[in-house]
Amino acid sequence: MALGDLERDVMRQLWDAGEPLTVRQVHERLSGERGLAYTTVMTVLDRLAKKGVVTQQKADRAYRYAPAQSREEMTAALMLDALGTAPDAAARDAALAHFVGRIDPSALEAAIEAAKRRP
Amino acid sequence: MALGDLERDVMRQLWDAGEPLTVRQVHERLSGERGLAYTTVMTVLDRLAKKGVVTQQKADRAYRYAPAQSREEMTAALMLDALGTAPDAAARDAALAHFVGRIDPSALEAAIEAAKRRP
DNA sequence: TAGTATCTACTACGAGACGTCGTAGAGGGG
DNA sequence: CCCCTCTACGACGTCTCGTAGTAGATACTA
Repeated sequence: MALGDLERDVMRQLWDAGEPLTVRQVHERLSGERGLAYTTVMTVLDRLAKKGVVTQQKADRAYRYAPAQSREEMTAALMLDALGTAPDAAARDAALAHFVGRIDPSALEAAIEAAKRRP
Repeated sequence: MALGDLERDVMRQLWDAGEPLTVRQVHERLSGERGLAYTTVMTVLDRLAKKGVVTQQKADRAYRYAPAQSREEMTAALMLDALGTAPDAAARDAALAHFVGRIDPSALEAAIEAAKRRP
């Protein structure tokens, strides 16, 4: 599920916050960077919830929104989606080879180590 | 540059053909799977050319269309785009770790070997 | 209790991408 | 001279996304 620019900004606030946020809180944090109407932020959060990208829990009067997945999970899922556009296993293998050839080898090494430690 | 469904089908024909194709040839190959107007295929090829995803060379009367990149290159670029949506290096590292944890380890090994042989 | 602030729900609108196609016009072949 | 084939260009409906307003419910407050 690809996100738009504003949707990504909103998700960034939720991920950085580390706890569920209300519309108002997201709106305040975004107001530093861009001037948006309160309802704009609400609409975006609502759409993200309908997409299943965030969850909403009613707390007191206002909803609190939290990411449904961690940033790493979502980014990794996007990468898998991209890989999945290849039509068959052979094409995916070839694409994967190209991909690993294009990223920093030490970053890849570190990622493999991290993945091994954390399975 | 993400592609739509029809755009992807058209690209598949071009990649599978291995040589530049005319609109008519792409149209014929797609007609087996889906009934499309000739001009629909033409429009799609034109849009792909405007995006820079395919190149057009005038040969004789008709244009011949060829992919600007190999399928592996394009898929790998999409994956890099997805990785690039992470806001900083730390997030990218974490996402990469998640990604490598989610793909078949032997496929990853093979990809690393292939990338090493073909730098 | 009446007014004000806060929240959600619903609707809207413009831009851009995409699938889909039609028509107009140019140029070669019979 | 007519027809076939190609390209150029425009068009339309749908969907997504950024952006926001209004209406209605609920709660706080003077």
